[in-house]
Amino acid sequence: MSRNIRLTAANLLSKRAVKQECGENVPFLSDSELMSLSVRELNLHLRGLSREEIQKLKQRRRTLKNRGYAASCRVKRVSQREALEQQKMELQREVERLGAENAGMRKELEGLGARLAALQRFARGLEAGGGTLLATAPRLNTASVITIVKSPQQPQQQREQEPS
Amino acid sequence: MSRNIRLTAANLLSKRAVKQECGENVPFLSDSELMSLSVRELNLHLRGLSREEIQKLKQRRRTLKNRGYAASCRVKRVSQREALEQQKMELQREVERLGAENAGMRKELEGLGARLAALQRFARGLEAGGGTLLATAPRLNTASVITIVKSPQQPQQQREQEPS
DNA sequence: TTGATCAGTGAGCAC
DNA sequence: GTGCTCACTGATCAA
Repeated sequence: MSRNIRLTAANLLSKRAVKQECGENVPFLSDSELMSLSVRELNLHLRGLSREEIQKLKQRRRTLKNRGYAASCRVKRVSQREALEQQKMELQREVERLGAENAGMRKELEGLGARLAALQRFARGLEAGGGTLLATAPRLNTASVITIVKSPQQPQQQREQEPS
Repeated sequence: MSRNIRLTAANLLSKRAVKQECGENVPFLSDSELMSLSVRELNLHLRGLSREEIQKLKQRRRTLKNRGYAASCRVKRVSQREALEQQKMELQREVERLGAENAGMRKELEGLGARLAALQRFARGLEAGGGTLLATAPRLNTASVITIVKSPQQPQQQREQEPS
């Protein structure tokens, strides 16, 4: 009997009772029964009823089903919106992550460039002869250089890189 | 008079005419008039009507307004969803852009590292004396060396690091 | 026939 | 009162 009405305090107080329409007869089929029965099963319950009553019952069945369809339509709408918002948040996190990674690499690249330039100047100076070292690369601060040697157990890296 | 009904062929054929309810009297106020008038203006048109008629008119006004509210509610829902989808696509493009930038920098970093290692080996060899280059560092795989140069514009970092 | 969706409707909330 | 949103309804379309 009870319709799936709004779950508000007002509804719980049954201030709302739309189209109750049980004024005439006690329905020999409850709403849930009428809704879930198959057409064939329903016909078994329809024996000995006037065409008009049968039509009314079928219409009620249709209405009840429509009520359910509308409900699932609303649920679907909400869950689609939530999924969209979820995807959006994930993308935002991804952008943030990539941005940070990007900034780190940019810094690394910058430092590497500076070191490369310094080393290059240093090497050129040595190449030209030890005596001219101070003249060609006098401002190389050795304290600003850290070197790390990776442990050599990585034979898969075979790229042969030529010094410029 | 005409309600804003579905723009389908069926509607255009006026197969649908819900609650037309103009059976009794010609309304002296059209729907659009009744809807847009302010309360004060409306009251001017309400002179000499029975309470019942006034209540009916006010209810019709409310219903007409509700119709509009429902329509704008639907429009709002749709535009919000569209905005969400738009934002999602923009974020996807951003992720793609950052990813590409990232890959490029990674490649650049890799090349620069290899180049730096080779140069470093070269410089070390020269430092030790040109003739002994192959003898002093012959088995150093240049690809296994990463060098990091601290950028010199950070005076707050005071740790004194000794060159190896 | 069934399921989904649309526009319209009244209930009810919030301002 | 006004505006919005909810659940429900019938109409309508598609499968």
